[in-house]
Amino acid sequence: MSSERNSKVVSIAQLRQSCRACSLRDLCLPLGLGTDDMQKLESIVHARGPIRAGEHLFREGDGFHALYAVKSGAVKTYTIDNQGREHVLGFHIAGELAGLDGIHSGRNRCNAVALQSTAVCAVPFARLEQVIHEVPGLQAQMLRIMSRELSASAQLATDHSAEERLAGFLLSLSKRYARRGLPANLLSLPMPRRDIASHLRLATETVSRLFAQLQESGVLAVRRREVEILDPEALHALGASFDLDGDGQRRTPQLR
Amino acid sequence: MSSERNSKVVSIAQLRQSCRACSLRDLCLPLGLGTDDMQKLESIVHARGPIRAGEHLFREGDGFHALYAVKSGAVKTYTIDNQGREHVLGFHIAGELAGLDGIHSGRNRCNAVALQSTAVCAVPFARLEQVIHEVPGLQAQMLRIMSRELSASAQLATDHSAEERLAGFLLSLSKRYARRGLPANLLSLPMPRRDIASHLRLATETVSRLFAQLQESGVLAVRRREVEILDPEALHALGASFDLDGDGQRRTPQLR
DNA sequence: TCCCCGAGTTGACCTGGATCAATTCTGGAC
DNA sequence: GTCCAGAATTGATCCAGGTCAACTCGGGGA
Repeated sequence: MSSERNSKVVSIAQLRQSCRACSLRDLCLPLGLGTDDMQKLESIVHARGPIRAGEHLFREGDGFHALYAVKSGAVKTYTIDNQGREHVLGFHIAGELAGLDGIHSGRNRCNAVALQSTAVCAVPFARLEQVIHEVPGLQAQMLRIMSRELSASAQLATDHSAEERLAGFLLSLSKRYARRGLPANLLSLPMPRRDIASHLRLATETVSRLFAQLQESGVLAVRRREVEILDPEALHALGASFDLDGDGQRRTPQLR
Repeated sequence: MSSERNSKVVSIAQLRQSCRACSLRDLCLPLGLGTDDMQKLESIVHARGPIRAGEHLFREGDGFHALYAVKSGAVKTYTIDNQGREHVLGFHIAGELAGLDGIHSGRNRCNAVALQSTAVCAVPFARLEQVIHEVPGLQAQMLRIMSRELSASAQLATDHSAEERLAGFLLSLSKRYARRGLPANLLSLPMPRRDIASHLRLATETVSRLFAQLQESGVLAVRRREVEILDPEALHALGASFDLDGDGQRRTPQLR
């Protein structure tokens, strides 16, 4: 955006001001902090300029040193299993944190790579722990964020059929886009079909067919990576995941 | 000690002594705390006597008030989707925490039920947050525990075939049994096949057949809920999950 | 402009695991 | 001990989604 492409090191002093000015301050760690507390956080955060698509933030097995808050763009995390297959664990869009799963072992448990030109804030964890200790609001926020991640992964795990999983995925993305102020029913997907498929444990062909079929039935309008949600209700009906209105009633079996 | 408040439940004072005497103190929250800090924690923890199999600790949608540390026995967590199907999210054996996913929303995101006669410590969350703030070691431990949960659920998500999932599940259980000092290769499963199946997104029949087949091939000895791991190596080879030796090389395509 | 290459789609077929259906275990109640 | 209900196993079929293959699309570079 407003960055100079020529300068390799973009005035650190300026970047450090970021938290207070950051449009994501209501999504990221500083949620609800006073200016004093925010200043403490700012003092340890390192903003990093554009990371090109395909560049890695960190790799599995690396020592764990920092969390990464996505400022713009998108990041995917993945592992390579012992048979060489890639498994996409998740996607992180602006306002979301990557690297939380490395805390307990002191090593990164997955790889993180930019899906498009991306800006992040690196938050050195050792220092973050100190600041957390001084700022109760930040402690609460960390616990909430991690808890939310747990819920999300549990939710993903409950979706069974391919259709449910894709529906759940789109709804999750939609909600997250909305949270950062983007239109909830016009998704611009930052990742290729292959990554969606891997994340949902499906074949790319299956994802493609599901998109076609959901378009056919008028639920979506799909043009490559632009996905418009025409009928959110129907999508909800497909994504069998819990959503707290919890009447537990049995609806019509399926509408395939 | 610090329990001058008289309560309706019997011998709270006694039960409150638990943390320091607890055989799980190296597994549960107090990991590595000094006696002073432990005392702070003890003062808010409520030990609860035997909970019978089938009794619930909490239910989805309930207000979230406490975390539950399992002292003995086992707990399963599950949700009911909008079509009335049960999805088992996980199992918690002695030394493990249940309820973490309720933090972010202030409501419990799942149901928790005892699988056998079980004892737990209830840790009121509001008070825990205060104590965490006073005890840095506890803060670090909480973050580590939640991070571990995230890793575990990511790992589960990467296993594809039915065989991989069951192998991964058994290895995970084995590791957790070992952590609390039980033999790592002689597992006494607290849950029925149906729950294993639901957790792994399989049919009970499939789980049953897999057990039979792994017994056939000499990897396991299965007698109902007693499972002996005869060949841990083979089990590891089946469970394709990451394990940090991570050379990332592409081996022969598949060995099926 | 054309060429190229990876992304995406579509079709034909096949298989792993679900589903349906008995049957056998097993432990608890009496 | 006997009875019974739920747990587990085993067998027979079916189908959702994987796999293999061919094709189209679209964007970037010379």
